[in-house]
Amino acid sequence: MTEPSRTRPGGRSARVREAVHAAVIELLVSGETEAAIPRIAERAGVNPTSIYRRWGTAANLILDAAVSRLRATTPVPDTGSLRGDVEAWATGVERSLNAPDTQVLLPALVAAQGTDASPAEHLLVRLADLEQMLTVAAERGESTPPVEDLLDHVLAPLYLRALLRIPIEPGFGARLAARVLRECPADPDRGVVRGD
Amino acid sequence: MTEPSRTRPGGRSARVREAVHAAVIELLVSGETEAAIPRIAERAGVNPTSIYRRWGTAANLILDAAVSRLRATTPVPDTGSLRGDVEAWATGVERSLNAPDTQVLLPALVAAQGTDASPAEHLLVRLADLEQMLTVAAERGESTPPVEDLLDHVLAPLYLRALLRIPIEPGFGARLAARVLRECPADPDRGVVRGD
DNA sequence: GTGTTAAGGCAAACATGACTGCTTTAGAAT
DNA sequence: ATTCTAAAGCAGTCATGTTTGCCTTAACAC
Repeated sequence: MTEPSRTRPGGRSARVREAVHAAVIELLVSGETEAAIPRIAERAGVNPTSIYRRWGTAANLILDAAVSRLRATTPVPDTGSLRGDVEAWATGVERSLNAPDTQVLLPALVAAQGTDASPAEHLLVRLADLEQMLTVAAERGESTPPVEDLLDHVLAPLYLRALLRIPIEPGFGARLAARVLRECPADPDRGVVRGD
Repeated sequence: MTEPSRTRPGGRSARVREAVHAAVIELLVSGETEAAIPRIAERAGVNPTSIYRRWGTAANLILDAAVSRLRATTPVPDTGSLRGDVEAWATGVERSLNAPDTQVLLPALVAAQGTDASPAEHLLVRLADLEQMLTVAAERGESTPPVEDLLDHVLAPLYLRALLRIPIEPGFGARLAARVLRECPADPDRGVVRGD
């Protein structure tokens, strides 16, 4: 029985995966827009065939690398107050957008998405985390803005700048956070007072 | 004298340019993420060499095509009132983001930007137009939000959705416009009362 | 340890993209 | 009409990415 585990995630496999991810990112950061597979392989100390067999195309690889790297950044904070959480989160996003890795991965992610209308996996994960943060605040009795507001009025301005390579001045994230909090309390779409 | 015009924009040259632009866009729309130059050339009924000599790389070509196509969409409206202008503009942007061309060109534009931190040319043009719109409103005596607000709280949410392939529900643009207008009047950064 | 077998490496074949020198075409100026 | 020449076309060369069959390595199970 016990279906003898068809896959082998441990050891070498994981090592190669890591090395390749690192190599792609390094290449992208160093301005290699094309990011040809043979180059990546060389840099990772891996045979090109391995990459072709595992990821198939460069787009797939980049997508995988980007998602898995971006997932690691900016965990959702828990400061005890909604204001604190949102500001800390926004500041965290801002900081991460100043890292060269992110600056190059975000556009790459956008570019690598096929025409297939798949709302970026990466974003969905973030949204779920934010939901969680707001829910906790609501349970504390605070009235919170809808997640969409955080998406539209905090994340969007920050991401747009990152994607279009417009520099982000320090404190911009915090300002956006404050603004969202300032205007939403009048519209408690969740929290104790809820009504619709 | 008269420096016998070193360039020849008329006739054939322009025709080729148009054909090539159209071909790239068609290919991108049809899901050809790679958009290899020979393919484009074939589709445009043009010799690959012509493309190599004129644009050099696919990235350059895509950038050129995207900018020149995007420039043509969404002219700045003039309805007589700030509210009308902003809403019309936002609605226009929303509509343009629903066109397949734009949906594919915007990501392509982001992707094609080199690592060189050049704030998208395309965006700069738009910003100038918006400035103009606001200035006219201000001269009418209306108090207007700063351009950045339009960028951050109307354009950014719309663009983010387009870039990440999240569907935009009808009326979203108008709602964003209304929201920006609702909250800004308290902060007349220009308009009749303005100084500096 | 031993056996099994994903996953990686290797090398040769294959396909396709990129570049170069030269010729031809067709705007623009006279 | 004639001339001049930027820009396009063509063909051949070169370089590089992609694929494939076969062999080797090293996780995992026992």
